[in-house]
Amino acid sequence: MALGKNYEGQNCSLARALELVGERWTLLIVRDAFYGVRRYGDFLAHLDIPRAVLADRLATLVEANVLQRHRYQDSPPRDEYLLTDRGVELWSVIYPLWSWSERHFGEEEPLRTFRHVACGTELDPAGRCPACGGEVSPGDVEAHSGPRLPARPRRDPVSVALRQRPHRLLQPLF
Amino acid sequence: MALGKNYEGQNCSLARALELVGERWTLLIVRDAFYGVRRYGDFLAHLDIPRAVLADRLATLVEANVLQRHRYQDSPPRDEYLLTDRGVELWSVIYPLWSWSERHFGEEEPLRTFRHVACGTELDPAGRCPACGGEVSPGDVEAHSGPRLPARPRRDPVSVALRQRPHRLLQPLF
DNA sequence: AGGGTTGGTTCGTTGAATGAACTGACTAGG
DNA sequence: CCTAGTCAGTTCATTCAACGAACCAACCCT
Repeated sequence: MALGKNYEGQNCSLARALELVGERWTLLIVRDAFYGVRRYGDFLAHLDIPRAVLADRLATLVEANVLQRHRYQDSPPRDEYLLTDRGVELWSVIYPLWSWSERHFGEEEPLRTFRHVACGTELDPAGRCPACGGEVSPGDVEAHSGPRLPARPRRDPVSVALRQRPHRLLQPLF
Repeated sequence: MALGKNYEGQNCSLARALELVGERWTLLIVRDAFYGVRRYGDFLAHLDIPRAVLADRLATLVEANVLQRHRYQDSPPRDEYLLTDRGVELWSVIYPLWSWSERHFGEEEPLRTFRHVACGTELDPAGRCPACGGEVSPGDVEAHSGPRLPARPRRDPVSVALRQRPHRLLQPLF
């Protein structure tokens, strides 16, 4: 399972985008960043991704200014990976893709819902709030677990935290 | 360059979606289907994709009911690949990704614009029409070439046709 | 000094993408 | 009828990325 990088000569912004976020694992890393995952070890445990691939993707995303690396303690030196504005704007891609998959391949009951934090209403397929009638920025979205439970629930700390309580996107998970 | 297929155990619709449309080349094939590309040979010439990979992706997309295979002549037998409703709904993923890339990595002048066919207004980043104020289905979108021209323009028939005149999405290119 | 945690890097193996060659069904032209 | 050409693939050897286990380095705590 590999996803290549170059779609040169396509003269197309979509191809350019896919060279960056179309690589295997990349969009799941960004999804986790929306969930508030920030540390290498947490991405690793939540994604079951090979360590070398994770390091490579994080470096690529930082270089593309989708993530920024931020030193949050000095001793021992520890960095966290945060979404930049450019990264946050990927919500308009990630949510519709999630929603498309949920509509077409999901069970009747979803494993997760995304709700407008101001009113608790589930987002529509375009990511807007049907009650308030407008766009909802990801910072105003809360991820709720259930109603359905996964057949084989994951036991890594990220999955556990997300199952335990609703979580506002972009806020740190721990 | 390879993109793997399985993200098992993720308990996430996004991962499920990426197993299908996250494979290398797949989203570019779907993009071409929106442009009205329908035949194996045209996908091949427009994408510079290895023949075996194209055949594999088309079969996968047909099996997932994103594309449908339609016999359009009997002698010699020829099939075309058309977007299903499920495939058409991917517009809500493809356009925002194109738009994100255009905003963040594009030049001042784009190579292409997408306009609401009813009023000629360029779509906003969410894919809505700022003039009419509502959602625009891909069948009501026209792809316009320019204002900028590509540095090294492609000469395959699909690229030429798309440069020559505005083209309504989902309509056959030839 | 020893053991644990975190965040990587290294490297041999596996598997997918690549691209050139080949195939088979059919048509068109001479 | 024979030959050339088109279209839509399949086959196969090579290349390259993903995988995953092992290793490493910095730092902490006791």
